[in-house]
Amino acid sequence: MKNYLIELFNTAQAKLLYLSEIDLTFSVPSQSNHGDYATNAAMILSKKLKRNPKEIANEIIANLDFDKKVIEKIEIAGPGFINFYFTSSYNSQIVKDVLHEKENFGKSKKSAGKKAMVEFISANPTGPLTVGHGRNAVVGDTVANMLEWIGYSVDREYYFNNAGRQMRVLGDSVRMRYLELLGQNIQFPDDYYQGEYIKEIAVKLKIEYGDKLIDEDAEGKFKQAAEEEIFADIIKTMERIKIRMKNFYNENTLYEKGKIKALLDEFKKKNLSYEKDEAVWLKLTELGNDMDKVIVKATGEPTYRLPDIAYHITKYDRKYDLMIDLFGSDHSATYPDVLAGLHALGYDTNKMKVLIHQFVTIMEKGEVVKMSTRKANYITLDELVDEVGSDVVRYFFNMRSITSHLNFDLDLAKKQSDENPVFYLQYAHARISSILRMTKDEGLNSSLENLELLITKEEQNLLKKLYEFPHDVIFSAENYETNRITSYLEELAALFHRFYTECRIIGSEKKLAEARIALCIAVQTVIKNGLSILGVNAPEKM
RNA sequence: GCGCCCAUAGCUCAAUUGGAUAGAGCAACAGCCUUCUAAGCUGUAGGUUAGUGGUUCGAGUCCACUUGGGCGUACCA
Repeated sequence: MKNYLIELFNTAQAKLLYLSEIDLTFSVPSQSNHGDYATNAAMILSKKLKRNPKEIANEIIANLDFDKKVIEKIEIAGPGFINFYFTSSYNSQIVKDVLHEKENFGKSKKSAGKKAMVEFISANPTGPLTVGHGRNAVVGDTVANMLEWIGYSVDREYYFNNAGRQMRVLGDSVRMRYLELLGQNIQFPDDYYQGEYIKEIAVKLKIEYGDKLIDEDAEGKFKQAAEEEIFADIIKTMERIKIRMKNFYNENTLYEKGKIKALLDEFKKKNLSYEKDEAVWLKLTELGNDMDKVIVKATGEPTYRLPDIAYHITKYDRKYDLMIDLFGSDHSATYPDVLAGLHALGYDTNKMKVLIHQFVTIMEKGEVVKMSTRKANYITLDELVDEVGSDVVRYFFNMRSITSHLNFDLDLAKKQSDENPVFYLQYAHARISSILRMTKDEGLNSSLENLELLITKEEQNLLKKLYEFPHDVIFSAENYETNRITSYLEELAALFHRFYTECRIIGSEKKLAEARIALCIAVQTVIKNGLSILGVNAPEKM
């Protein structure tokens, strides 16, 4: 439908040159009596041309060479909207496209040939993934999926650091728990990692080595074991929610390959850094930011900014057309420095897109649980998956805009799980499977021969919704908005359930019944495709 | 103090990026199963879009200020 309008207007541009001067948009009006699609082109042009919008609208319509079999009528309404009404027989043809393209319906080649990288999670191996990481993980993976759907070749990458103070403390935390197990009286510091998992790692070490590690350094076996155990757990958790990285990038590599030193020299050479109080500062003020920041401490150790910039340079070296960073709002202060640094070195920062998601607040028994990895006061992503399952977790994190806080009421999520919208969608999918089983027993088959018989309001609404899917996927992907997909699917499922209530298959005249079966398959296909973008299962039975 | 994000129905959130009469789901109330899955459908009720001004054909959306919240504001990441 939309594609037809776009072509129609492209043709008309030859006669009405002003049409090429504006961004044409076609939208589905919120009210059905305003047509199937509408455009505000005449109103936008009215400002430019200083003419009456209705007059312009009339002129546009007069120059649209449309097929009566496709468009039933065109009206001018309100302040100058042009409303298009499509014929029901044209609408029904979408079923052919869906059944023909199957699992590919909704994919496009819009960004074919382009390479994208989505960097997400990127948690250092100091503890299990929490619910907060869960939002990052799910949204990052889904954004990657959406980009693949519009043609990008996408690499998922996890950036981590297993050096530095954090990891030393982690190793020492394990060491102390180990010594405790050997019967020593230990004062475990408050600012050490308090979690149970530390004790578990210590237990494993004791089983394996007995008391042989009693004089071992914190940064030796203890740190190494902790990192390995924790990373293995993180990967296991990721797999439970269907996330697989292409690459894990260790910050250490940057040092080993001399990239940190090279970058430092580059900044110095370009006169972008200076020394003060025995530290090296980046001239961020000159680059438009609020204040200069330290990139190498007086101790000689770089701050995170330097490796972060060096890391992003490796992304540019790897020739990505689009680089996405996703992190929580607690890291929102870091990226302007990184972008400014890259920009100053001549990198095209338009190729980078930084997505910031707001916090996940966990409510339990009506109270907010304050989360801290250090204090082990958190709910792990694993526990969440145990409670509600991967599908609910993925759907829940995808269903809200990343700009809004996500209020996760654990008690509600547990007991309410069969009222969750994800079940509404899965139910629609399973219901169609059931219909297909039943109708097959009745000797009815899907047929594309008489689709024009699909004329009831319920059928037509469903058909029009199917047309929107590919456009919604593009829109969602280009705006990195996973919640558009969930709303689309909820609307589609609602239209299907209404159709189900009003339109019977078994008992209808054969031609109509078989056209309806085709429609059901089309709806089921789109639900399945949409759920697969979200990483949610589409069950045959429930 | 300064910067970023946010404030929409009792609760959790949408609103095609400036469009026509602001929509869903929970929760509440009233209905619908001898017929393809009632995890469903139909209806009722619920709003000064935090507030005040401004920009224009048109504002929940953009701008300014005010109020209230979250996150930052390190020689931690």
